[in-house]
Amino acid sequence: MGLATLPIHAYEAQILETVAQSAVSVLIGETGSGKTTQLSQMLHRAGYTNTGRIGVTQPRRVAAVSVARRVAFEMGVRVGEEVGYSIRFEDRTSSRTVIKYLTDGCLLRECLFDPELHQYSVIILDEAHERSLNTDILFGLLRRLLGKRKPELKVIVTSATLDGEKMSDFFFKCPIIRVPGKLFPVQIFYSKERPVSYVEASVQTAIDIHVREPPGDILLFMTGQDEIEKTLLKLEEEVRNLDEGSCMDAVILPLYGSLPPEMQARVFGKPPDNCRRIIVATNIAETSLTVDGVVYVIDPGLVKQRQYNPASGVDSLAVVPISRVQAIQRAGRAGRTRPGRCYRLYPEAAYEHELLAATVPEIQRSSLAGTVLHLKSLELPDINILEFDFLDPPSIEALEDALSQLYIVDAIDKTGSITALGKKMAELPLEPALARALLAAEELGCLDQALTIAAMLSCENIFYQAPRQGKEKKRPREEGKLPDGRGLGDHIQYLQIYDAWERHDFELEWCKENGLQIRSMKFARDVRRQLSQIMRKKKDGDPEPREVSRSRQKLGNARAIRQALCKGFGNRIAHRLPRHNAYRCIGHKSQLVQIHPSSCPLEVDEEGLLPEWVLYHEIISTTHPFIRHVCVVEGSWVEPFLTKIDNIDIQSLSGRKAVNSAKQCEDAKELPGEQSSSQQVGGSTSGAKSAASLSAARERYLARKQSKLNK
DNA sequence: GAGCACTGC
Repeated sequence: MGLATLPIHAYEAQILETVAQSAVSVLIGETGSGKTTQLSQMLHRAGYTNTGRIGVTQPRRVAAVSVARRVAFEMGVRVGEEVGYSIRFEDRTSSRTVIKYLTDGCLLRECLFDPELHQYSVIILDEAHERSLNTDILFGLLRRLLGKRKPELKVIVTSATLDGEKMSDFFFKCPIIRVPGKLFPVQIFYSKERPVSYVEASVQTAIDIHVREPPGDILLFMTGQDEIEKTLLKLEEEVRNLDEGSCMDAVILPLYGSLPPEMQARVFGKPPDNCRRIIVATNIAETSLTVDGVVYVIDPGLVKQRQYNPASGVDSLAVVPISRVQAIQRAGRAGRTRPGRCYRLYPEAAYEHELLAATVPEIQRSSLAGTVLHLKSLELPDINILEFDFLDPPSIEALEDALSQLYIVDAIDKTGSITALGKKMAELPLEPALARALLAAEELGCLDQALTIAAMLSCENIFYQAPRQGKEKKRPREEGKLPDGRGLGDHIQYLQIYDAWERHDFELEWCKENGLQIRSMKFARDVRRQLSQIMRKKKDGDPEPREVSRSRQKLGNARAIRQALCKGFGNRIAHRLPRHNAYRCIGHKSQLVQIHPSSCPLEVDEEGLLPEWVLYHEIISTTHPFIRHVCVVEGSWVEPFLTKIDNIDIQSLSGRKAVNSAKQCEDAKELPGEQSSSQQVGGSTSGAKSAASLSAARERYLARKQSKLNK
């Protein structure tokens, strides 16, 4: 294990000198430079751990764990002693720990309880070029900390790409250190034009390589599970049609996030001799997972990407062109072990002129309700959320949308200040709507059930999506075995499923038999345990890691829990069209939607019509706009929100009416029906005045709906 | 007869 062979060692003196002289430094180190494992050790040797810890953030849990293990090994210590890591559900650090690897989300959470990050003398934001939402927030927080409060703190930002200028400019034009990487050259080939079908073109390219080129595995990027399965079938057919003995054997392997771990593992095992592997993967192979042995990369230049539209509240999941940074990253996957080749299925001109230089950072593609609540809960003086220092600022619309969301769930008051409820919500590792529902459930006496639902909604893909068989359109599905949600929707079904699993002693085999993703169910259990502990600690300050007891009450029509959910999702309500099984959303710009096909069956009346009112977890636009994860609610529960939504004053929420805000506060106190942090959960709004305004709001809503229907 | 990239607290 030649440590001396890492490129970064030649730069040790330069790095230490720069760090000594500047509070912030940007280190650009391409793949294989050794920055992730060596930088922390260099600073430790130079004495930076005498005054505090060195914290190194990673965007992914596995990276934090594996890098900590590696560094502990190199330093000859055990993990959890001088070198440790901290990720959600697992803190492997001790009082002796001086080098701590942690996920960026974990550091952000530490900020909640210690905004000045007292334990650290150095913070290294690693892989900052990935621009994860959490890293971007940390950028802004650390910039404040350095500028105003903690000049002795050293911050180092590392990036694998050459956009270091931008980061340096952001951090007061700090010095940039460049360290070369250790990748082998990758020859790039472009197509003359974009193919009509990139699946077809990819298959042809893979077969060409397989027949003509020397040994080496092929990595092919596709956009999703369906597409991967289609590609696998075509590749298998083409390989079968090759003349026997004309070339070596081929094994074709899929790789995507929801693939069960034992299937993913096939990609990391040793391939049979004299056999070429063709790996068809999503973006997961771009950064998260590294496949050894890849020499050829086929890049159709596309990715499936989520984007949130703050004007409509709709998330879209669309296939879009990758950025040049992504194209370079994908090509680099061919040069890890020896010189490689990358086949881009688009023209060079498209690469130069059509692709964005860098991927739109996550912070500009996400709902910011959780982020804004987090920042508000830090209660930094002189902070105005609309003027927070972002490396790439989100749009005003996105920030205003976040403020509106927070106001509707009572996390901030009408002047934009965080409420007592909002502070409690910020401490829960949940999106604000779910945090609000959990707190409402506590008041309504159904916390136990809400914990389960929140935990189940925290993981994607509860159900295992088996690959389609042959040309079958429909996926094989376990029918009739699982509870059905009693016609009340997905939330209730999740609750029933989790309870059933618990009754089967959390057996993993039971999950398998019922077509549930073991990974997701385990995750839900961990989340539930964590949420339960936080709620208990809040209630009686009991830090013991005990779970809230599981009461065995009858579920019935689950009225209380559905009401509690409604408290968090009051602006994610859909109303059924008259005599049609389609819905119109209220809250955001009203929008026609259908219930997502993955939803469990809802109760229908004698005419086959679905329930009039449902709440939904999200609107996701794929082929159509769908509402996903729905729960039957009652019109009377929804009414208070209609008023509140109607009365939103965004100028006031965003603090732009600061001059008048004192007067408005007084007004607010006089209105009995006005929602504020002091309003009781589950309590009814009282007073003739508010009742009148409620029905007025409902009329306005109905009128609006009518006028839209008439168009 | 539909449909869901990848992370993280």
